[in-house]
Amino acid sequence: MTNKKYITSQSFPSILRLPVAVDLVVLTVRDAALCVLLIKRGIAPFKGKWALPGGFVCTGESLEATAQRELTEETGIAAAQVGYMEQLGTFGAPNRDPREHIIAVAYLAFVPNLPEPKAGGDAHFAAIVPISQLFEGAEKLAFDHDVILQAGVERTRAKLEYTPLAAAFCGAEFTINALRKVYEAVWGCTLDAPNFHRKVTKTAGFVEATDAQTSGESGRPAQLFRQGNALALHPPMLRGG
Amino acid sequence: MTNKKYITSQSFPSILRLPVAVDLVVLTVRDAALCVLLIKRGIAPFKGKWALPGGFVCTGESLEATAQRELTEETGIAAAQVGYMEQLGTFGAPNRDPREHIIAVAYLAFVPNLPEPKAGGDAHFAAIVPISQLFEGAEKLAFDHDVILQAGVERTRAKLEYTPLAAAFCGAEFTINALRKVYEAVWGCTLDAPNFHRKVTKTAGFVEATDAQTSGESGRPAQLFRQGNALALHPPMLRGG
DNA sequence: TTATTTAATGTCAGTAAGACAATATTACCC
DNA sequence: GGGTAATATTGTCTTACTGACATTAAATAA
Repeated sequence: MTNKKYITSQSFPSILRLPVAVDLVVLTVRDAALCVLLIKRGIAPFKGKWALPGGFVCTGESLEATAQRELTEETGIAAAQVGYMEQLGTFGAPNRDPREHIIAVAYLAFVPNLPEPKAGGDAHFAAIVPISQLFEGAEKLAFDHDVILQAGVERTRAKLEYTPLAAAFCGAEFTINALRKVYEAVWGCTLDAPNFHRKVTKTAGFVEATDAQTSGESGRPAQLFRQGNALALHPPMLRGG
Repeated sequence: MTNKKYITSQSFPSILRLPVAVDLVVLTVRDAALCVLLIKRGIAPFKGKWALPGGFVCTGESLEATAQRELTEETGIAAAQVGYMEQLGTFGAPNRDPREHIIAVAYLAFVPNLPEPKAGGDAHFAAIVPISQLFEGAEKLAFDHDVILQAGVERTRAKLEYTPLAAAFCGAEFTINALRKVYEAVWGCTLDAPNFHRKVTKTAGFVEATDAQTSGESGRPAQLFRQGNALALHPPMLRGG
């Protein structure tokens, strides 16, 4: 730690310095609907409004570390429960926060269906809300979080086209039908089950079969799969249009 | 400007504040090679090393405004000359700058073939360097700019698959062959000219024909096209594999 | 045993891509 | 002017993949 400095040790005295926040778009699929994890704000500004979980970068902390720390602190989700996380984008309009100019680095996370979230450290509530309910309702999220959420949803829709990441919404092992329901929830359409099965099982690296099956449910047992090792799908999954 | 504040007016006295820089990955195609615009640093740290152009966010300035300002200031490229620009990602490792923790928001720009850049305001030099030369050579760029550049190149390769943005490397009007040479330079492969022609002209919104042709060059004159209005290609352009 | 439910495989036509042949239209050279 | 070279564009054929939909398989429930 030879480079460790106090906050007051600044190499460019004249340069503008800004608070840097990390905000999280945590998505999951519940009851065949794409949902986002939101926090009800306990303090001004936007007190009582729904917002994305997030917090400020601390001294010596990387952006990924901040994202992981805030996820755990604010929503109780451990790192091991996260199916996938990537940086979504950075939002820096000078007036996006009424208090002062704050830079927000947004991260996008996919998690399997979660138990009801518990309230975080502050006295605020967490909830898992269907995306459709937010876009049709007139209620806006705090700050520019509507815009960030919209970007996260669009990124997610695109990611499912050319990566095998839909599996990140399922557990470690899943059926082809569970995977199809993820696609249907995220894309908001229905897909032909036989064609989907053929596509998924014949595309190299999309999924790999385990030697286990489902049991106890009605109907024929289904083969269980886990995510394959491909980074991209060749050819991609198509959603028409 | 009711919210205008002095730099010293801070709503969260205890929150860490960091300098926020915007760095630019400016790509162009020259002599059938994908190239990047670099600046030779005139000051420490990394004095004399090649680096991406960039600079710090100023008071009241959005990230896009910073990107555009730095592009003009450091490389002399006007906004009208830029074919396309988007945010690439944000890099925030605490030790990425030896002086102190600085957040870098990277932007990716595509520009048509440029005249030799002139030196910017500071006494530093700008140059347009083939990507291949950077990746095979042992010389590293300043800071984490190798990583940022790599991310920009990979984003660009992916963008050409599912958007019509290759045209942003050409001028307003271009031939199908000029467009194909962009793909070949970015992807580092050769593409079959007749098949490429069919694909580009039959995919809705990829290009639209003008009523002009080339003339004066050897061989049959080529039809001139401009970029179509599609945001995404359906189906996408494939690069095998 | 039979019906019901869900999973998985098979069929067939239409579409798009890769390989490559053939034709079109210009400039260049004698 | 006629032939040659260069580049652009269109056409052909095979193969791979998708979408629509029929069929079979394997479990539970009545």
